[in-house]
Amino acid sequence: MPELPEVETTINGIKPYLIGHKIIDVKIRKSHLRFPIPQSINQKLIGHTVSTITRRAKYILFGIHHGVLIIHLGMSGSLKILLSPKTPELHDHVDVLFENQICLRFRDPRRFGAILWSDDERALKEHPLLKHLGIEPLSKTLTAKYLYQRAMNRQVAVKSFIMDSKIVVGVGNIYAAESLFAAGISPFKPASALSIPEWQSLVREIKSILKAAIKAGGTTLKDFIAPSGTPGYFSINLNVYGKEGQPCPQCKTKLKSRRINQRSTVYCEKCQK
DNA sequence: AGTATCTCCTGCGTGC
DNA sequence: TGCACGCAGGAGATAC
Repeated sequence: MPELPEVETTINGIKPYLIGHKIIDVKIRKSHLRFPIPQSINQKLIGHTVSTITRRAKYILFGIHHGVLIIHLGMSGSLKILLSPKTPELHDHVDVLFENQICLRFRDPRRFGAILWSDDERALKEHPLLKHLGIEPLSKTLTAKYLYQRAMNRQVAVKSFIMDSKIVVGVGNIYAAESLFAAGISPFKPASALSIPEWQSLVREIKSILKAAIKAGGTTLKDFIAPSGTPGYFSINLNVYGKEGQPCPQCKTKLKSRRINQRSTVYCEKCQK
């Protein structure tokens, strides 16, 4: 389930193999993803060179001179570099072949991912999937003051609020739970009820946990050219996510789990107020 | 406008 | 061993 650190790690992992190289073929075995892969994608890509690979929220953006290839990994997607041809397995839906013999393989068992094309790099901000996105969590624009102001009159649980991509992008279920625990804030607290110091603490934790996960992901870069491996959060120590019923790492109280907006939410009722 | 619910999909764990 | 079932989740779409 790629979260922002996994996306960041993916970009760092594939970049060295692809930048400056020309695409010579695209093989689509299954185009039915979250959205259909556009029919025109072959003609848009073949014969052109990847000049940049960047990220906006969890969207991976391949700058291809006359447009942008947009890839979202959904929750089970991955991108892998193959240094030599290898028979595709079930769920290996797309291969992008490069002149240097390298293959970029898109795999996505649950097919919540997406592969799209935008004709104009300058218009990317206006792309329907990107134009309503909130601020980047690791940028200086994410501040306690920003969240405090946006949270005025918002009664939703703070966990839902920080997972709202119109407010701030890249905070998925795992990191939302972890950062709220680290900040000692109840996930159920209405967003508008948080004080400035509470937002300060939460912002600090979101940034530091995301950064730690990205740093940990850096140690798993080899996975991008290995047959298996999922980089990212497996490498960092999770305190509450997936640990329902286990003792709180701080006070040893049994961790509880409740659903907030269809998402399982693990928390410590003693440490998080 | 804000909020909650539905939806896509497959793999895995559980209980019978 | 096999089946039915529930759950997991990113985020757009839809319905209040």
